[in-house]
Amino acid sequence: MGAMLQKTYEPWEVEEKWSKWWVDRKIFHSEVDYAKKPFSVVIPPPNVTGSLHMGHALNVTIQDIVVRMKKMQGFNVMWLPGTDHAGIATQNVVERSLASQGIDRRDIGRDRFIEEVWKWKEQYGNTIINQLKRLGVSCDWDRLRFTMDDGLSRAVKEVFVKLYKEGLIYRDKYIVNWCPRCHTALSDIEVEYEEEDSILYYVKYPFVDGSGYVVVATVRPETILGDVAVAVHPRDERYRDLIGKRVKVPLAEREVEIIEDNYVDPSFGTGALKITPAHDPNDFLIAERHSLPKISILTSDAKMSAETGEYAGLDRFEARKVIVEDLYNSGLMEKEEPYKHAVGRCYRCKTVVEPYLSEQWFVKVRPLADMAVKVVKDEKVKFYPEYWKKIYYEWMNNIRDWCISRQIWWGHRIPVWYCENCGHLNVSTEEPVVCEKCGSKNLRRDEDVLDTWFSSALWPFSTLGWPDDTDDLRYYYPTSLLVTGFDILFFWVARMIMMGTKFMGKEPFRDVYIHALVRDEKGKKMSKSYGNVIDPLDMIKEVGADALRFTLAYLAIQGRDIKLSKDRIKTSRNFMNKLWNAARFVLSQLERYNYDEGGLKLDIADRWILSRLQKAIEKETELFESYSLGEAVRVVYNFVWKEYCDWYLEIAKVTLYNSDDEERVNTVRTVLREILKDILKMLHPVVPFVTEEIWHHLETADNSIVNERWPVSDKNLISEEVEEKFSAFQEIVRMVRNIRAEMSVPPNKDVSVYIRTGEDISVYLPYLKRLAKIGNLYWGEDINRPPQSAAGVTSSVEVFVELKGVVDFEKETDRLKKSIAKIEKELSAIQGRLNNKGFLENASPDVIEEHRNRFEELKQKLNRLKDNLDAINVR
RNA sequence: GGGCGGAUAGCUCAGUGGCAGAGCACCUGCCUUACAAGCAGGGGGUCACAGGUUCGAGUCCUGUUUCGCCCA
Repeated sequence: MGAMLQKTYEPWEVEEKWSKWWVDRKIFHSEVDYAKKPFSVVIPPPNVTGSLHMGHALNVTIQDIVVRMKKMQGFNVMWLPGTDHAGIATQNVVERSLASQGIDRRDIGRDRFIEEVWKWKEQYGNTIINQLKRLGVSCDWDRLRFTMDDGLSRAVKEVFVKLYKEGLIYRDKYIVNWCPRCHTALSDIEVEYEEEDSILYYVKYPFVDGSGYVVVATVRPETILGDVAVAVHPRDERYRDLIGKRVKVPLAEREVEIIEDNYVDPSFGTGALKITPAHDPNDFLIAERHSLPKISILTSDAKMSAETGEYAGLDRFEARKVIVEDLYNSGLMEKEEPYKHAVGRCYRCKTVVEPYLSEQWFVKVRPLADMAVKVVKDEKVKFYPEYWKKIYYEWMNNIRDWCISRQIWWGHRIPVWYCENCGHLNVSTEEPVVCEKCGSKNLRRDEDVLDTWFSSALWPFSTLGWPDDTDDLRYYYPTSLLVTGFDILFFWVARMIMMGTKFMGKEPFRDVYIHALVRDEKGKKMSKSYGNVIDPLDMIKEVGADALRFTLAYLAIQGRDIKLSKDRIKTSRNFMNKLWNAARFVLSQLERYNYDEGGLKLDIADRWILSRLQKAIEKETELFESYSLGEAVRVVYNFVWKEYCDWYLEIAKVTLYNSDDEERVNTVRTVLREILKDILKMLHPVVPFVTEEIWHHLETADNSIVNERWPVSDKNLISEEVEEKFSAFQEIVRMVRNIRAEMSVPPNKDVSVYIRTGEDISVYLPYLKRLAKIGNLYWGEDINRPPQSAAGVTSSVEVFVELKGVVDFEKETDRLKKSIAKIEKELSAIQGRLNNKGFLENASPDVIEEHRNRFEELKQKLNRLKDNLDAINVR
């Protein structure tokens, strides 16, 4: 039995202890065991540069709840942790750290730089892992993986080579999203668009023949220098005659043609569109259709290129100003007007992204996407909530080829060697000695690395040993569940489904639980660069990891947004304290505990709480299994606080403090203890620390609650009859309390109460006395109403509270009238339904029966109240 | 422009056709030996609006308003 517990629960004293205890004992380690059913989960690997934010906290809390419950249910649970090498982000971090020492990565060269990154990873890469441990997550830490591990790198090469050999990877000069700061291509989904205030410039393009001009609207006048045509819609009446005419590109020594193309939106601007193929993806496609040249006017730094003559070297935004001025000066600017448009920014550094023409590697996604759609259509993969399926299809059906090359150093280098002699591409998992085509030794490896998501797409099987055929793969794959935020549904989930289906022949996971994003009060995603982050570690310091986890679980019901409020977290902390104190009470009672196996003598209250417990267990399990975590948590919260604490504990005191019946006393102690144990188990997946702590006070053996069995609802202990009787009792208690409060009876004063009832209520008389603070209690069928009293009716009894000398008849009249009005309102609604022929014909018999019962009940209540009101008025 | 989601108590939100809920906040009274991070009692609602389906709609359908998200 544990030592004395403190009055207030102090999480910091126990959380670190258990966190370390679990890890040291390898309590979450899993080994292949074909005799047991596996339940496997891979963690969405956080960036190795990262530190824990609310999004992670929510994500891993959800996983941990499910994983811990499954473990208690007897599954062989394996939760694989790890981190992601996060190419661009990590390179940025290390570059900055080198810069602070005055070192530029180009000075030290690629190999030295990579060494520096590894050094950095060794030093700081475990930050987030340690933070996860602090949160209490039950990962199998022996299986920690990193996307740049040797094994995972081998998987990446294998996949690249296979896809290339199948023609699903190709190299092409194409317009891509270019981040001029990170100096690399980005895939479409790595660009974040936001509406920004801008200016729409109306620029005159003079006809070469001097017969006037055509006006073109643009938000990017600096790209005029790269114009190769002006396009209009073929059915646009205003311009039909101009098609084929030649115009002079403003500020450039170039003449271009006016062409027609269906893409042009006649309602935008003037309906005439400048075509700049090297700097706009749509213009690029138009140029392809019309065989137009593509002129790059920007360098990779987003400075004006040599093509731009006098503007060369200017930054793109600087150039815009100068060019606008020059257009005014040369009379070619007609007007400007304010305009809102979507500006794309790099998701890593928020720099404005530039559509940029360059040589890149692509995955031909269509065939993979078709497979990935099929496994979802066939319900091999299920989304929770289900509506994400629609959004998934929508995206998969409009998917474009995936640009996988990145012009950075940190990452999986593309396994392609160019033969400098014959130009052949040697694509191989091992470095070739000679060109496989011409035998030359003059080989040059591709400089680019792969998109980080390329390696994380393989995560569910590369971490289990693929491409080798391992026991782990056979046993744990497909994994059981993936939990992730919807923001990376496309970055990651869709690509894992593609790659898993392609290379394993099976979907990578069965269930996908997609949770909300934790946002700030303005609905913005929490992110460091916005500075709107609420640090979960601060929260843990303030209220403990359990309270934070409880809050997140409680909120996990919501759709897409979670707005985190301090109030909610406080509520959770209070609940932890409530649980702690309930346990404190129970433990204090167990000190004199003399438990005799056979001698249980259950009374109505014991039977009631046992019945309620079974229902709570059943409900919670059901809700957890359908991933309705928030609702599940609410069920337990209400059971613990509103039923176990508010009612059962108070009732238990009557026996524990006053009874001489040793059998009864021991029965109550047993019930208190057994229910507390089940409560701890039911709460353990959500709040592992406090439950583990209390568990060790309850149990003498040094067993972790982690390894306990999940409670199973015992139908034999459920009794509707007991519950009904008990709720009648509760109603009487509430009635008396209500009268006491409204008639201003001092709380410490015993009152005399008369109960008129035909039923035998002796079983709970002692409880009634204590809970309603009753001195003398008289009951029976022929009880007379004492002259100086307040009356109340429940569905089964009439209650009179004697108020000698203090009864305020005016107050009492008001009170009764209020009750009468309330009941009359409800009664008329029910009567209306019962008088309705349609209702009687169509409603289910159960519902009609219910209404009839309710009607009778209310009618009786009403009559009694009216009688009591009359009794007052007569005097 | 297309798609999706939300609108319920002062606030944050639950509620899949049958008696409108929780937490916080508010009002009243209590330091009653598990817990003032608590206990007891109470007030507070045209479930955004308009139609429709139904015996019956917060819940299903249509439209409107409005907020948010995703995609172009």
